[in-house]
Amino acid sequence: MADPDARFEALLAKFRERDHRITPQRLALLRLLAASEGHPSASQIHEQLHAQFPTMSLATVYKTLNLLKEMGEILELGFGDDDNRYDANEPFPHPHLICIRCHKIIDPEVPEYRALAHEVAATSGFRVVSHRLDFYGICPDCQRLEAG
Amino acid sequence: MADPDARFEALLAKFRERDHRITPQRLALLRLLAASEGHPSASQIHEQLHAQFPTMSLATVYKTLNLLKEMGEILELGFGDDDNRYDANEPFPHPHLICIRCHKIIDPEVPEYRALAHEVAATSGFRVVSHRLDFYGICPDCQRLEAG
DNA sequence: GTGCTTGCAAACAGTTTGCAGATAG
DNA sequence: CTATCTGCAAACTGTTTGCAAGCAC
Repeated sequence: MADPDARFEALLAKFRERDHRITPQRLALLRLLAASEGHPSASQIHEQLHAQFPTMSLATVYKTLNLLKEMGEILELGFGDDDNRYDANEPFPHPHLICIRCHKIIDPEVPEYRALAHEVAATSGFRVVSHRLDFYGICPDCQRLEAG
Repeated sequence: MADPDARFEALLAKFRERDHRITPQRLALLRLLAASEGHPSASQIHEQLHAQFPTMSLATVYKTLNLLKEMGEILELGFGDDDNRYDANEPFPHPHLICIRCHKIIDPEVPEYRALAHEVAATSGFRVVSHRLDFYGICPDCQRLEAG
């Protein structure tokens, strides 16, 4: 995706814009999110930040993530069983491909998926405002391990 | 969907087949699931059964639902925030249309959705085994209430 | 200085589990 | 009779909240 530094600056600008205070904890969290390629969970984020800030609490991670969610700057992926995952690089609904073995999440290219939402709206009378398109399977790496 | 009685008999047959005991509580639960048009939650199921069985506990509802899930006879829809919903009529992944106002869930006709899974599998190298296609919006009834 | 933010601990909600007594087969 | 099932209550997990102390501005 785009330049991590640019994304970090954009997130920071949004914080200032809305008069949210810039604390060292928040700076570190924004930097981490902007740089992350994957879809980290709250506790994974907490774990990493705890290395830099030994007093960093999970509650602060959640509070900041919720702030970002309200601001529309991150996408929260909730799962029934597993913990939530966060995507700060594409904070709008898009398809996901989830490995049921290693829990890796990737963003596949599915150009036609937008057409589906339109069709569903047209035939059902719903005003569709969001969606969730998740495909579950076994990623190439885990297939290799199984075969080996 | 199909005949509720037929579905009830089919579920019952599966129970016998696997040597699971047929208790009055389970009978009532199977009957309710087979007859339900919607996507009830565990506590909605419990509420209804409690009328017939004043001692019926939520734990028993969950235990029986989990049994059915293992047997592949119901589809469990987990949501991060709201409670799980269960569908015993189409126990395989299929698209859902969820009203964010009244929490109604319906099964839209989306004939092309299967093609998506194939394409995702082909371009990503994943072996896709399941999926979750949910569209969130406002149902015609709730749109009418808003407009009124 | 003001009041937002932090971090701890307790609360929360839905689901699961342990166990003693009840019951289907 | 015996193993499974029930129902209560307690445990569990991820997330949220209340509050006193700390810090950004």
